[in-house]
Amino acid sequence: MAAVDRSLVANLSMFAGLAPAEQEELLREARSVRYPKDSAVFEQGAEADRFFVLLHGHLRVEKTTPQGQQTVVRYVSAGELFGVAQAMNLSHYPATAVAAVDSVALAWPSSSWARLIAKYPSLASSALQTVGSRLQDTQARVIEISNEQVEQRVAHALLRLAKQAGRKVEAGIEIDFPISRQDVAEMTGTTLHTVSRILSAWETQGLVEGGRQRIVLRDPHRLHLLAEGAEENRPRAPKP
Amino acid sequence: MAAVDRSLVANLSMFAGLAPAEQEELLREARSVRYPKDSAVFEQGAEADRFFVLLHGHLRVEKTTPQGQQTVVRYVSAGELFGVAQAMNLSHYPATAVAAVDSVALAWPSSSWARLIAKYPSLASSALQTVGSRLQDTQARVIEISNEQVEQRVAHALLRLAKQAGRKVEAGIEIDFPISRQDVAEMTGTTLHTVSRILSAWETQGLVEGGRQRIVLRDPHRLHLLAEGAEENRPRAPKP
DNA sequence: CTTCGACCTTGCGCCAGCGCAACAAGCATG
DNA sequence: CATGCTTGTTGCGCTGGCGCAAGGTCGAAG
Repeated sequence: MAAVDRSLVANLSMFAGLAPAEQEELLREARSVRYPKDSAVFEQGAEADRFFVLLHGHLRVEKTTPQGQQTVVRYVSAGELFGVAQAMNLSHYPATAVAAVDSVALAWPSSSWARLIAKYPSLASSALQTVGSRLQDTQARVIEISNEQVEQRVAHALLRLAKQAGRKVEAGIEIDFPISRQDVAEMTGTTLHTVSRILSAWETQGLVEGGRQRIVLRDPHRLHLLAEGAEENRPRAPKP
Repeated sequence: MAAVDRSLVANLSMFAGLAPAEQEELLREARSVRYPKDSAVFEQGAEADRFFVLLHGHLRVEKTTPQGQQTVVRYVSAGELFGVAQAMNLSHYPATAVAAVDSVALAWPSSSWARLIAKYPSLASSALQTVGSRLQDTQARVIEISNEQVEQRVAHALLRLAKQAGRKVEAGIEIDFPISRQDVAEMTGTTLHTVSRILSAWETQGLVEGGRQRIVLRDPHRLHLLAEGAEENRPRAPKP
C-alpha cells in the first residue's frame, strides 16, 4: 500500500545493524497495512504467505483447539516481529492474530524470507532472538501454570501485561488496550468466573481498578509480592 | 576431544544443505564429549559458552524456580541441536541439561556462532526451525495444561515420549530411557502421587506396563483416544 | 544374603476453584 | 428510550486431585 517512512522504523530492533540504504531496500519490499479493531491479521490454519512487523497498536494472538477451546497465546506490541511461521518451516499459521485496537503493520511476502536472510544475516539473528525470547516466555508460563495458585498466575499475567503495554495514568498503570476477564482467564488457564472473583477482591483491597474491558494496576508493588507467593497464603511452605 | 567421523553426522538436519567440505570445516571446530548417565551437560545459570548437537543418548532438560520447584522442560534425542542460548542472546543457560543415559554430544564454542551463521546461513535457518518447533511444543503444552484433565495430560505426555524416544518391544512401545513417575509429574504439572495412581489404574486396564523407571505403552491407540478426551469421562461437553 | 536407599503404591481427608445459574450493568442500535 | 447483546458479578454445591503419611518393592553395593 503506502510507501513507508524510514524514520518510523529506523529504530526497530529488526533493523538494528543495517545501513540506511539496506533499510530502504528492505522497506521497498514491504507493504504497510491497516487493521481495524477486531479484524484478523491472519487466521490459524491459513497459508503463511506473509510475515510482519507491528508498527502501531496491539494484537492478541490466540489458538483454538479442534474441540473449540481457545487460549490467548500472547499479545504483540508495536515494534515486534510476528507471523514468522514460514521461517520456522511451518506452511500455515499456527494461531490467529487479531487487532485488539486499530493497528498498522508492515507486511513482507514469506517468499522473500530466504533471500532476505541470506543477504542480511542480522535478520536471522533478530528473528532467532524474537523466537527465542518467546520460547522463554512460554516456558515461564508452563512453570507458572504448573506450580502456582490461580491468584498468583493472574497477578503475574497482569504485571506482564502492564510491563509490555502499560500506560501511566493518575490512578496507577493502565493496560493500554481493551481486555476482558475472559481474555485474562484464557491467558492464565482458568475461568472467567474465577478471574472476576479475584479482580473484585483485589478491587476491594485497592490493588486494582476495574471496568468494562479495562484494568488499572493501582499498587503494582503489592501485586508483585502476591505474584511471588508472599502474602499470608502459602500453599507449599519451603522448610520449617 | 576426538576427531569426528563425518559419516556419523552427515545426515543431521543441521548439516542438511551443506557441501561435504563445509561439513568438514564445521566439524573441525567441534569437540565430541561423553556424558555419563546423570551428569550435567550444562547447568541453569552457567555462562552459555558452548552449543551442542546430541550424537547419541537422551538428555533431560529441567528448570528450577528460585523457590526450588523443578520442571522437566523437555527431553533431547539424538540428532537435535541444543544449548543454543547464545543464539537467542542469552548469556547464560536458562535450564539444566542432564544425561538420562550415557550420551555423546558435539560441542562448539558459542563464540563461533556469529561467524558460522554469517558463513552458512542455512545454520541460522536450521536453528530457527529447531527453536520454532520447540516453541510450538511448549505452546501446545500450555494449552494442554490449561484445558485438559490430568489423565489426558499424562496420556499426551507418554505418547509424545513414545513418539520421540519409543523403542518397539514385544509388549508394545517402551520409552527408551529411565524415567520416573516424578519426571512424568514434572512434565505434566501434577504430582508424583497422582501419576502413580493413574499409571496403576492404566496397568490394571492393560493400557500400559510399568516398572521401576520404566514405562511401556501396550495400547497406544486406546491411550490416544483417552488423550483426546474420548472415553466416558467428558468434563467439558461440546454442545448437546 | 543382608543392608540401604531410591522409587513406587495406596488410603484418607480436605479445599481451591470449577460448573451452574441467575442477575446486573454497560454499550450500541434503531 | 426501549430493546438486545455483550460483559461482568456473585452465590452455591461439588469434586478432582493434592497433601500427608505409612508402607512396600526393587536394585545396587558390600
